[in-house]
Amino acid sequence: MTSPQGKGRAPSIRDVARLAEVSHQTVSRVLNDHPSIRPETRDRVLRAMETLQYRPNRAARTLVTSRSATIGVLAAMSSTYGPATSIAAIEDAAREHGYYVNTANLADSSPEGIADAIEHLMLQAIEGLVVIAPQVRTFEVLAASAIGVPFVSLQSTGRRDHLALSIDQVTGARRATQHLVDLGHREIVHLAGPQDWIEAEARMRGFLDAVYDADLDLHPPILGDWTADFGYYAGTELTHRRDFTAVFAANDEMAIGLMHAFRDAGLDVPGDISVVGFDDVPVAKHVAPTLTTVHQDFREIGRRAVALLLGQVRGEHRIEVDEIVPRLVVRGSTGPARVRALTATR
Amino acid sequence: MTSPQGKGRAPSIRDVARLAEVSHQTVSRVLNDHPSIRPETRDRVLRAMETLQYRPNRAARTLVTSRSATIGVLAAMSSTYGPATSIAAIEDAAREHGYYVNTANLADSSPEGIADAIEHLMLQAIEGLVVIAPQVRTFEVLAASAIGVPFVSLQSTGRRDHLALSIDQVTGARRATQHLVDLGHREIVHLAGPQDWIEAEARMRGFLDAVYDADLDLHPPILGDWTADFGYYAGTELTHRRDFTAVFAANDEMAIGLMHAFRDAGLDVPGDISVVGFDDVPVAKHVAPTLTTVHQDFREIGRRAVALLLGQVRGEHRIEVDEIVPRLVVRGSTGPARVRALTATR
DNA sequence: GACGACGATGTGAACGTGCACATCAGGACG
DNA sequence: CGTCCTGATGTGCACGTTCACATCGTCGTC
Repeated sequence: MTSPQGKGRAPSIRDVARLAEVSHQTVSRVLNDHPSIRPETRDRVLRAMETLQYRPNRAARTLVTSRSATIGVLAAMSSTYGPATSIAAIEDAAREHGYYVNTANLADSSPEGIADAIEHLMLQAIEGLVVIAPQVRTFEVLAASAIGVPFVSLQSTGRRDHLALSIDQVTGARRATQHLVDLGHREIVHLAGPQDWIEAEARMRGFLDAVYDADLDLHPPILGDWTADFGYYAGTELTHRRDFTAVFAANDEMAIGLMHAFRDAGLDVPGDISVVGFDDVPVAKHVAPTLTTVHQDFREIGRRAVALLLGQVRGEHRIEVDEIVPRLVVRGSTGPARVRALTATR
Repeated sequence: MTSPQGKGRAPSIRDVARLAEVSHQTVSRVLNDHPSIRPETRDRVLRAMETLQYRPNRAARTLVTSRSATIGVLAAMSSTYGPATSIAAIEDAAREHGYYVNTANLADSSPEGIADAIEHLMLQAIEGLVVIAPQVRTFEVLAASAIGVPFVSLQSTGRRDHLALSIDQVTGARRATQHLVDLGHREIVHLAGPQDWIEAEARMRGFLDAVYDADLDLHPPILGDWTADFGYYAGTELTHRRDFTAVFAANDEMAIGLMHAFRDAGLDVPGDISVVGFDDVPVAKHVAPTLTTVHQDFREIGRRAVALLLGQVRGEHRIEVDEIVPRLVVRGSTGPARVRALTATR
């Protein structure tokens, strides 16, 4: 019903050969752009392909060359803006290079879950792997399972067993914090991501660096889960405390939840409290107040990951890519610190 | 360097057979859970697989069975919350059924772009196709290229050549509009999505139905592009007009942009103007004011799409799934209509 | 106790492609 | 004018798996 010409198998290279009156090998050569083919015969073969609606069989090709033309993506939080954007960019870039992409989502961060996802990808015989939004544990499992293909992390991990894009999240976070310091804030709280995430750790480090440089008192960071709901929860908890004037949230969602909680508590942002986010999601510039945040170009990140990985897969020597430094975007959620801001509002 | 045991090819079914002292066919039977295998020999084979670190070669299997165990996803706007969430759910569900997923993103809506993406997927020999966030044109191209595999649309299209989930977006949009009517609004503007999108059209239809039922004057809808930035732009344009008290936006991003523009113009939401969105993205409940919107369960949608498609692929008779009706979530962005609200604010 | 059925296993071919090698014609070169 | 090289093409095999069929022993049945 659905198949137009449901009789048997799809035309093969041999069917094309018969029609074009050449050998199957000649057809193969046309497919692979072999130099020594007479233009005339090439045309004949191409015409035969056209009339037969021939499509090369990737499985057969993979079987004989043992190259699957597929790269794997191991992603967490893949439905949130950042990862989703990078994944889309990876797929686009891969397709451009004639590659396919296979994504495995990490439901939880248990070693079993990670191992399952990796196993799923390995069964597909991927040639390389991109790891998105990685947790520390991911790389341990990856190292342990000795997958035998090159892999690239979207974040600098400090490990030596794989490539990583140089995205200087530490500097990004440091700049965000420094911005608050420059505005006169001396009591800054960090609403961090989950401890075991590479990115969360890098952003926390940047925060700590800035706090240290400015010689501020250290408030114990709050460990969140990246969600706006958690941001709201953390915000309500924070309103009970009166010892800070600014918050640096590890991502925009949490920052938005935070601001919601402050609003509910009758606190003004940035009048009473300044808030900085991270990522610059598309709505960040439209929420009230508009969110000061650290912009990341997720598409560019995805593109570079593919370039780096395919370079590796094809055995090219490692290209030194220049570092990506996220940039601060100052908007309406940050303002000068007021002394005793919190007490003054009551 | 990267490969742990770089000597030659991976172990095959025959290597396992040799080690287990059985024929390769017996190993194959173990792999495919054939009933007549002595438990004893099965164990022996499994042990051999274990020691050799055997992984079945999917390409070889695909070649002989001509089943790729892969489904394709054709997606637009794949980095926004809704599609991204559905895609992730599709991947999870597919993996559970032992299937792989291959996604092709539509950069633009040109027929060539669509045809390219379909061609890319067909080269991968997909067994079925899920179409996400579809434009009308997509189905025309799909019908024209006679792909020969079943496909499922995530939205009701009214076409008869494929299956579609029954998501009653029309009712969802109608309820959103009716909610405004119930609050006393009689001058309602619809900020629609691009005309050629199935979803945009359904939501507009629901809006028109409600307007017709309530016997309201029809304001010409504004055609947007789903983005928050466009919402902001449309909002600034709208503030010049003084002939409406409520806006129904076709998605949350545009609604958030809208509210930003109204805020900038000194208009209060919902005091002066009520706003309703669609989708219930995670930040919708945290923006200021919290956004009244129509909730969609994107994960469930993805899951059902896979169930429906795999049922079709395996030749089961079509299961009638019950309809998904999105539900209205009333929050802070909607309130009773004030007469001459806009004029009163000045 | 002969015979058929069935359970458990083996044998050979096929799937569609690329690779290594063979073949053949024609031109350059001594 | 024979030799060698090179361009253009053909031949057979291998890749790892499943499928169709064959084989063998055992058990139940009349």
